Amino acid sequence: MRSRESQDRTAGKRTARPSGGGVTMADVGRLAGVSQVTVSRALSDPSMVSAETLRRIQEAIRVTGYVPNALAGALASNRSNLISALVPSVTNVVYSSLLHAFSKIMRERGYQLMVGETGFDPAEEEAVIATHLSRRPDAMLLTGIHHSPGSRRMLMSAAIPVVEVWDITETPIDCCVGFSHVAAAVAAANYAHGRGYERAAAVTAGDERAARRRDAFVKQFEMLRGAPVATIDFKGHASLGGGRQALATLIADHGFSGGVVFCSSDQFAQGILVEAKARGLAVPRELAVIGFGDQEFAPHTDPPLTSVRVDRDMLGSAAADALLARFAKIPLVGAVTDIGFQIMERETS
Amino acid sequence: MRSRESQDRTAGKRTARPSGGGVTMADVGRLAGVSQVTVSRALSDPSMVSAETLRRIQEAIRVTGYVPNALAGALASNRSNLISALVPSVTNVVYSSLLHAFSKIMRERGYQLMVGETGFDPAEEEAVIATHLSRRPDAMLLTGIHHSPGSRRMLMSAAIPVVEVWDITETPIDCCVGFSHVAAAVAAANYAHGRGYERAAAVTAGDERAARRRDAFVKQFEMLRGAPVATIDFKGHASLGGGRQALATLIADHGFSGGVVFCSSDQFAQGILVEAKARGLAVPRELAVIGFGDQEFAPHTDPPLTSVRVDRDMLGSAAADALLARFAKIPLVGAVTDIGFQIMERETS
DNA sequence: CTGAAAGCGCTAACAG
DNA sequence: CTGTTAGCGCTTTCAG
Repeated sequence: MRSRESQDRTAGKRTARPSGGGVTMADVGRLAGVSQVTVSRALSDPSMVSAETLRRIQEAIRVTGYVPNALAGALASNRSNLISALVPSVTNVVYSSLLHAFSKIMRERGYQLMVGETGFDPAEEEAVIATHLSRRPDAMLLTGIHHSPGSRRMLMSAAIPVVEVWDITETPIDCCVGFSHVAAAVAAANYAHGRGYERAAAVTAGDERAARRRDAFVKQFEMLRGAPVATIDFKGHASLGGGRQALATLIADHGFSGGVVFCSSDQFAQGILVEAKARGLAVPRELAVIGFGDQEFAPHTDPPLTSVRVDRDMLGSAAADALLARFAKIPLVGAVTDIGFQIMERETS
Repeated sequence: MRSRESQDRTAGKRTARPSGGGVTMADVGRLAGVSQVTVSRALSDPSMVSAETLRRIQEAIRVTGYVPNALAGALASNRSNLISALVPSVTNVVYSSLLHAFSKIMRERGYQLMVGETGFDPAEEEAVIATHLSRRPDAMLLTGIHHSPGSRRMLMSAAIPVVEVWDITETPIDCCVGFSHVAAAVAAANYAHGRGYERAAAVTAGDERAARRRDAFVKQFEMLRGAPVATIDFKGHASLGGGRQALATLIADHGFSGGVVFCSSDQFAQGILVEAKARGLAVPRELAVIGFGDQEFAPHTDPPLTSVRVDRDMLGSAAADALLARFAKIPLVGAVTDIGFQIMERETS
């Protein structure tokens, strides 16, 4: 007895014999008066069967409610049409919007996405990679360029295309698309210096890439101004509340005033704006703010937020293109794609 | 020739023969001096093999870098350990946080999530359901209770547990967990009335459930006050910019002043707060706001936002529990779980 | 506790 | 254009 047959609902809503769940290609073929392979051909390339046969097969599919078994297909063909995508967190719009752009292109090409969350933790990532590889994805998207030796080993021997996003390195596992976080932070520091701010602070979330930006910003600004940069670091993700709290701390504990705050995320920046307004601080005259990510709300805050923009749609589509090129065995011109960044100067700086 | 072998990287970084990608249970067994089935047993239930055999198998797995093929396992056992989850949009934190809570529990139980986006469109949903069902998920999570006849038919014949979330109905496909949107909107209207507001407006995003809340709010408030409720509807998703624009329109075109605005999302509410502050309107004295969703930032806006709270973590875990109960063949007490809602009264109303 | 045999539902060669 | 024959890498069942 097949276990499927015992998954009966308590209510008697279903027919006794599943009318669709257990239908195979052979069943469809029988009804259409052809062999099972012919059905397979009709589905994979209709031009391989005669018009009349095709019609009968389609009718049989309709009648039976046949749904192909992609598991069996993948096992037989050694192609799953599955892409695994690993991000730190799906609740962070910065990552989910990348996923959205990436999956759109992949879906159009017939690939489905399996998404996994790694929580910014290489060990967790390694565990997720292992379970995902067991589904035999045709390719994998990874966030960041830092992965455990175990992860790298598994990926190498899986021998599938891998794209690392959000960062660039000269030594990717396979290929990568992103931008230089150091360059972005240095540009922000140069910009802040150019605007004449003499003091600076950095508010940073618990994210390795954000920390690298903070370090680069601090180093560059201190080099330019000779003045120390105050830093506030959070363990978890960025939030509006965190931004408010950071500004309060900056003022109370660091005696911070009249400078620019470089945030690792627009969420923090927004919080700083709210707190500044609540305290009656004039932005940008008494307090300037630079966000990161240029999220949807950035142009609509009051005043509109200056932010470092990274084109997440482009990031997603470039990652998809890189993988597609691998599939097509197109010798990629370069394994590393730098999509750059842009400082969106608005009115908070 | 296996196609995998031709997926060679351009660079010669890999060994000629994949050291892990092509390793099978039989290979592991050979190295450990046991048969393939014994390896299978060691993996599925270690207590079924002797301690010494287990040790040798684990060593062989380590040496070969063996990664199980879940595709083959699923095909043979008719259990994929895959759960399909369909949401309107992953970039909306309201849905992604539900996914997060849901997947956490499912992962702990050994299930992986396949997520699909339906874009609030039943036809799109039907297409996604079809492709997802081809992967033979063990269960499916659907957003909302409105699905096309074709979707319902496929789901019925797939004969797998299905949980519909974010709404409740007396006639779910299988089971559902959510809350009554009508009840939530009526409660908001009653609350607004109770606070003495004589005028009201509703700002709504392009979401069927949001529209139902708007209708219920309008109906209830008009019944209570006899005054018409102004409505602003957006096609797409909620945003801060949309909220600002909505308030501007409300004031300019509807002569709205001195009332309460019921928003379909906290994003809108936040925008209204920003716009009100920019216009020097006192909140809540001159303008009151009620959000929906009680997102993370709601307690930290200025002033803190009153919002209708729905426990998304509970929603996710209740959905997981419902499915788990189905798997265990536990006759669910009730197929419909109402998790309710709560008006978080803060300072914008 | 271990092994041999028989599939799961499909695709990939080969034949005709 | 269509059919036949072999598997893909596992789990299940039945024997030891």
